[in-house]
Amino acid sequence: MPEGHTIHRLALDHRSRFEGERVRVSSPQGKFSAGAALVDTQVMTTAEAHGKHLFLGFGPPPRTSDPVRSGAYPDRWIHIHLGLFGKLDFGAGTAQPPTETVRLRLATPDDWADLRGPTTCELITDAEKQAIHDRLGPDPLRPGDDPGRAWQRISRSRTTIAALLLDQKIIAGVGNVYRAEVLFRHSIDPYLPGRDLTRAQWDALWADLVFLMGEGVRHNRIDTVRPEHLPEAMGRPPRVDDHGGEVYVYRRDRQGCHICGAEIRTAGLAARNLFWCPGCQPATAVR
DNA sequence: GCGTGATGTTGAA
DNA sequence: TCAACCTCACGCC
Repeated sequence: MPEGHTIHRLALDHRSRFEGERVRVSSPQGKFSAGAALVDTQVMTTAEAHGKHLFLGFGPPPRTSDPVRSGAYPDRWIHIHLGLFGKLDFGAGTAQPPTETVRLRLATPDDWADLRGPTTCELITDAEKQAIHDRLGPDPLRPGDDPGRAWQRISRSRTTIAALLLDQKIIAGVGNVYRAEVLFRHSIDPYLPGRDLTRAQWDALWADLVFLMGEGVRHNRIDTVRPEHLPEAMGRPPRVDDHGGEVYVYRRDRQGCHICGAEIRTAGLAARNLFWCPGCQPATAVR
């Protein structure tokens, strides 16, 4: 599930359910009991995402009598990273009975959220949170983040653009689906070294990621196919599988390209499966 | 019931 | 480059 769009959506969902609310925090599974106890019954003041990292801010309830505190500054954060198979489930009303895999449960009288299978669920300070921001690259979903920072590193790198797009120090939030799809949409050979990409290509990739990932947050799903290539527009059968949206190349190896008909290819790259169309993304780099 | 793989990251070799 | 970690859904007995 989780690329950056999922995490930003989760931040929104946490804010709409818990922001400003006094929250019961527990760890039915037990692995986060100590941390949960330290923020239990405090107010969740905000929730924020950077790349694939989710931060839930807790602090004392806002006191209008105190102008500094009235903004309800969080002083403790729950830092969550879903990894490959972490999941968050929300519900209204009384929470389901705890299951032994629920690492973290947030609950108010009206709402609950259950976290399972994260690689990270820890209590951190403001300074520790800042250190995480500092080691992440710009995020297409954080307004104001500067694509030029990523370009600085990409334009000097011999590493392939496909590998660079997954490097969270360079750009935060892109995962295996978006990297394959955005390279396809711009007809870029995934094996092209970063330093052979043009600035215009990078600016176009970034702008497209801002758009695609924004749509991802809105629909809570990855859709990357342009309107003219949708199943209805082309009279082809819709995609049927577990991860939902319409895509051009991701996990479509050995099937025909929607645009040129060539067989989609796959290969391992940096321990992940890469997908591309040899027709639309002809090799410009030496393999 | 068992084996597999998945939209991720880290740290050791 | 590889193993380890976290969980669940699916295909195939």
